[in-house]
Amino acid sequence: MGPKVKFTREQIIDAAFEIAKTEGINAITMRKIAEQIGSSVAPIYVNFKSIDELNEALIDRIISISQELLSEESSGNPFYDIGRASLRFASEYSLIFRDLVMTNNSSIKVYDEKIIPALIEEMKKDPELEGFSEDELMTILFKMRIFQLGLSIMVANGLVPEVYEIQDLMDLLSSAANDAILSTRLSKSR
Amino acid sequence: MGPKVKFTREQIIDAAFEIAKTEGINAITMRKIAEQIGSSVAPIYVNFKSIDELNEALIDRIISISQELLSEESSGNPFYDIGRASLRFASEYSLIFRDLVMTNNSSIKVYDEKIIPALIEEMKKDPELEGFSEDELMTILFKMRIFQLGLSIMVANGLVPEVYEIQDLMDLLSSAANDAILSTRLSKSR
DNA sequence: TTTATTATATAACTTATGTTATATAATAAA
DNA sequence: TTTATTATATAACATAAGTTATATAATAAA
Repeated sequence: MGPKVKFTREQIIDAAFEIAKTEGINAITMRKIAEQIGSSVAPIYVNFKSIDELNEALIDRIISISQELLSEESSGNPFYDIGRASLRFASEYSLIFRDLVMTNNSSIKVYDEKIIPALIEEMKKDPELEGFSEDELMTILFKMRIFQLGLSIMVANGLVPEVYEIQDLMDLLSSAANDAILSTRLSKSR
Repeated sequence: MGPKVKFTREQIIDAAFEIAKTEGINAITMRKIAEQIGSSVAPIYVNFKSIDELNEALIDRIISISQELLSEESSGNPFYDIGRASLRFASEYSLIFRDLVMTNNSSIKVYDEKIIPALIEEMKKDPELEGFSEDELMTILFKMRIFQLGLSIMVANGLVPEVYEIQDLMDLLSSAANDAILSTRLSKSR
């Protein structure tokens, strides 16, 4: 029929992601994407009805990349894996991470809320966490999530001293988790 | 000489702050400010050379409001006061708080770095923190800052269950601080 | 080979926004 | 009262961005 396709949907999303990574999500424009892939804006409008639709596809891409990062972790401890994946994402894609935190993205919120019950179930299986009530586990998890979010943002904002390697950050995360567990246990025995 | 001034610099900054509070800093435009105060854009350009200059003035205003919030706290414990002021700011001006976290504002960073040595000095005076090395104090402070940032962002993003009052959040903050102190002390005695 | 299809390029249109030039009118000084 | 000054309003200009209409040219089918 017509001429060969030179610019695919994937290529376009790739370009959008690249711009988001280096300049932030808000810096994405149709013309910039076109320039990035060496085309005009026409192929973009063939693949996406509007920039909103393109942004949705970008969010999907971001989620899938973050899940890829998570799948690369396999310590067996879901908290450790999630924490490490989050820190890596915040470090490697700091602008995107900040944009997501800032926009308070609803897909992220939904994802968040879905994962919490699963994590509580994980915690119940953990021998180290034996003897805690559901409420206590919730509090421990909440504290860990708060600490992880704070640390990830510090990483994304370059507020962590340069001497800290990712392993140091993981140690810090573990340490905060242990702090919470230890003090909860102590308050029980008292 | 000319006619009476009807629109002052203060009024303009007020309007900009109001827009920032309700729609976010990025939603501020010259025309919107003008509409807010019931003028044309002319008075704004008499008071500010450009929108950049106006934004600087807005940042100053934001800093002064956050310091006002801090000055309203007077528990005597600087960590408590800072923590509470930060949570109140995140709750009352959530959009602005998020914008500041996202933009990774340099004035904020400078302010942050200036306050840390002062806090360490405070910590040295605290009887509860007696016997810790400077490094240990730094680690405890770092953990507290991480937790406080994470919690503030959760508040700003509406991720904290509605049942939590500000006092509950303060308890959580204290609890996290105590977790860090307690476990540092235990690791010493071991 | 001719023709219909369609991917792409180009340029224009639209809207939003920062900025500026000019006009108007209120006020104080002469 | 007249005049110079200047705060304000208005409208235009410039630029950036999303979007769309039209032209071009590459490809497959007839």
